[in-house]
Amino acid sequence: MPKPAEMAPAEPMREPRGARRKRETRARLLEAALELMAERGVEGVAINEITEAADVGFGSFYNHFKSKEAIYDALIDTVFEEFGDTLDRLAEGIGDPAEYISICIRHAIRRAGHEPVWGRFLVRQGLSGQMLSRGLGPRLQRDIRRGLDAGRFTADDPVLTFIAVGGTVLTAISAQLQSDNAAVAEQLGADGARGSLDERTVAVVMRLLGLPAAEAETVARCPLPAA
Amino acid sequence: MPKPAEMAPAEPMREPRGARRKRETRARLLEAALELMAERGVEGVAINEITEAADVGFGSFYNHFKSKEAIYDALIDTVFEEFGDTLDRLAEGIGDPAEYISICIRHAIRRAGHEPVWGRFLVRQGLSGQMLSRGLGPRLQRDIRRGLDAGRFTADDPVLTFIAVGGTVLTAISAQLQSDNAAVAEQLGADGARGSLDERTVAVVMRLLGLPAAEAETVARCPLPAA
DNA sequence: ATTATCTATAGATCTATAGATAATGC
DNA sequence: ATTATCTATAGATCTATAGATAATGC
Repeated sequence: MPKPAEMAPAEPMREPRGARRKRETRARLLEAALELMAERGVEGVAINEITEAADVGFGSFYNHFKSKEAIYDALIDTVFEEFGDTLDRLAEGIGDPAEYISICIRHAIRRAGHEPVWGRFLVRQGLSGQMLSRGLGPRLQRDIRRGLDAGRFTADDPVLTFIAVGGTVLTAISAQLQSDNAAVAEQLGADGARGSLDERTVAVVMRLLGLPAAEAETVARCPLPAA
Repeated sequence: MPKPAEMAPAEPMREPRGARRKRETRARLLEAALELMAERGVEGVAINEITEAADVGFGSFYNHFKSKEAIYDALIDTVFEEFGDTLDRLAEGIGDPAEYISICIRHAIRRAGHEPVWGRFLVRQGLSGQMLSRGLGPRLQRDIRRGLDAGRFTADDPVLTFIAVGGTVLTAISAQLQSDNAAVAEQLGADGARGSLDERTVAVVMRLLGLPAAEAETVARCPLPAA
């Protein structure tokens, strides 16, 4: 028989079983919705498809979300909050604003490569026209302003520069997601394969931010902290 | 009584009345679909909404298009073909590749400002991930390569440069379309209103293409042929 | 007893087609 | 007679809810 201390590690039964069950059902619904909505958009997905993919009774959906739009909103919040936290952890100690942005952008592009569902959702949201105000846009804008204030970047039109950087990154991810199309893959691989897509994207971005070509290349290849 | 010559100008009854009637119904369906799909996407629009907006009997839809996707495809073809022709007419005689691209991009941004429905459709299509292969993407890519070949642009990664230019233009249009949002309008207008959005966008694009800052500004403000 | 799930279903919406009506063109 | 339109509708699909079932926690 184990000692009481072993049976109750810290706060043994903090979360009642019912609550955990509910949380897990909710998580399954969110994950299924993420996959379906990333692929087909909010309008193209039916609620019963979500519940079936999540292996959850149809009516249970309404225990957790009021409507299809409600689960989409919840998705936006959780997906971007989680990624923002990841970036904070990865790039916390980086002093150079250019390296900081390089790490954030490259991490996003790589993750989109490994997790196409995530990438598709990011692109769909970012390009839906809310980029300036919601999601990762404000974060990117903040990082660009930091570099401008520090004199590391030069740009006489910060807002347009932000739009250009954001549009470049999202379009690069969008192209990467289409690599299963042979013609797209060939285009991306052409021109002498001058590095991975994330590095090539950051090199162009750094040019936008006013860095000299040689320095842009260096920053695009700075060490990438592991996740 | 008019002379026979006046009654029959060139080829008087070339198109039978029935054919014209059919063509007009088809045009009304296309226009209604453009408006609705630009706003809500293909998935978000029902066929009966299209026929009602076009003031056409529901069943008539199937005289012209097999399905919702079929009318969307027809829309893509007509919309981009028409705009491509417009650009050909406008910029035909321009020798400088930089001026040529400046005119094309500025015209697209201005048109999106005047005709938000058109702009929304352009953005939706361009960002759907087909930009590289369909629509106006190949055209833009051709124009960038021309400038590189002529030595007018410098870029050591033509494909990524194309992605960056395309993404920048589409994102700028997307932002412009959101100007009814006060926060967005304020952001776009901030930083001392250094020109119209189309000029500011081209200035950033020219920087991407490797032009020195002063020359980028000049090209961004080159005379714009009237439509 | 409470809570979360499930099944079943009413009502709304949407698609695609069939058959009737009106206009054209011989 | 032909052609394009319209109206009407069957069948499929989807949403939201109501009531039953199963599991938890006192």
